[in-house]
Amino acid sequence: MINLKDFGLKSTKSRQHILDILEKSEKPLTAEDIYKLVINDDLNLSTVYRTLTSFVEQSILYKEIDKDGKAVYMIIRGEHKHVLICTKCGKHIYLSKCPYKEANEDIFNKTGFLVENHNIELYGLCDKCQKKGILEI
Amino acid sequence: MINLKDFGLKSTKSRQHILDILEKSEKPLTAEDIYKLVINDDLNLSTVYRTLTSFVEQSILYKEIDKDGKAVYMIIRGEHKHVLICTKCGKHIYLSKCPYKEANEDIFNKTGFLVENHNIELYGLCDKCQKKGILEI
DNA sequence: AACCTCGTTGCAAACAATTTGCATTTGCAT
DNA sequence: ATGCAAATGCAAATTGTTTGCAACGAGGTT
Repeated sequence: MINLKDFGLKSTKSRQHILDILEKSEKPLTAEDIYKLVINDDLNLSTVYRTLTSFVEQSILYKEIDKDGKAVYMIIRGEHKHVLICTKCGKHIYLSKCPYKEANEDIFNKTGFLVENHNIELYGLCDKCQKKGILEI
Repeated sequence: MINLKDFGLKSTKSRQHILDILEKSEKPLTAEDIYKLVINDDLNLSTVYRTLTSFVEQSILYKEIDKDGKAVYMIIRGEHKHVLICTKCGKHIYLSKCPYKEANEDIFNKTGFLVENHNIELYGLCDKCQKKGILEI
């Protein structure tokens, strides 16, 4: 179960509904697909797009382009190995690629030590919380 | 040098120009790219799209969708091993995938004979020429 | 609980890439 | 040269997606 607050996003009925649909779907869905699946609480198609965009920004979803040029979205499953955690708002920023790949290769070249596996959590301030800090001065 | 007539397409200045650009380009191009590269004889953007579509239908070009959802086109280089040739209009239909892959595996399983390589030309009637035949009765 | 603020939403309009209808032109087989 | 089907230009339609703006609502503060 994903908690939207962990990602710095307000929890609204629309977002929960969209998230729910994506969690239950085993295949990638288009914005239109999701829009059609949300029947009871009627929400706007642009809301679907905006929600999907922010979910992708928070690495809750993958976005891909299908053969017809349409965007499809799917939940990112499995554990993340590289996480940036904001110490102010608690937002989690998951990295899809290891930012230390080259550094690790460098370590190997210089020391002979081979980094075989790692889990990294970096604590700091996200972009928004950095800005808030400045304004509060 | 590709001869458009071999593909059942009329040879026009616009098409030759577009084909020329694609043959000279080593990277995939969008319709817009091509449109901008054709400066002297000004042709319409919709003509570019229609030309690209028929080139893809005739397997002269590959079409792919890039990360932004835009279509890019590139010349298919290298020899084709599977060709359908219309005995009426001479149109060549190149197949990108071998339609006999499974049949060949079946041959191996049943006879032990391994089909290692093949070039296949199939002669027949293309869809349009089939329709023409019916109308002429 | 009432209030405030900022993020979120609906709506309509804007956009970008691509397609289509139709009248006109052109290639090319006869 | 002539005729017909295919190809083109133009403008308008379509499709998928984004955006501006006013109204709304979640969640922290009093």
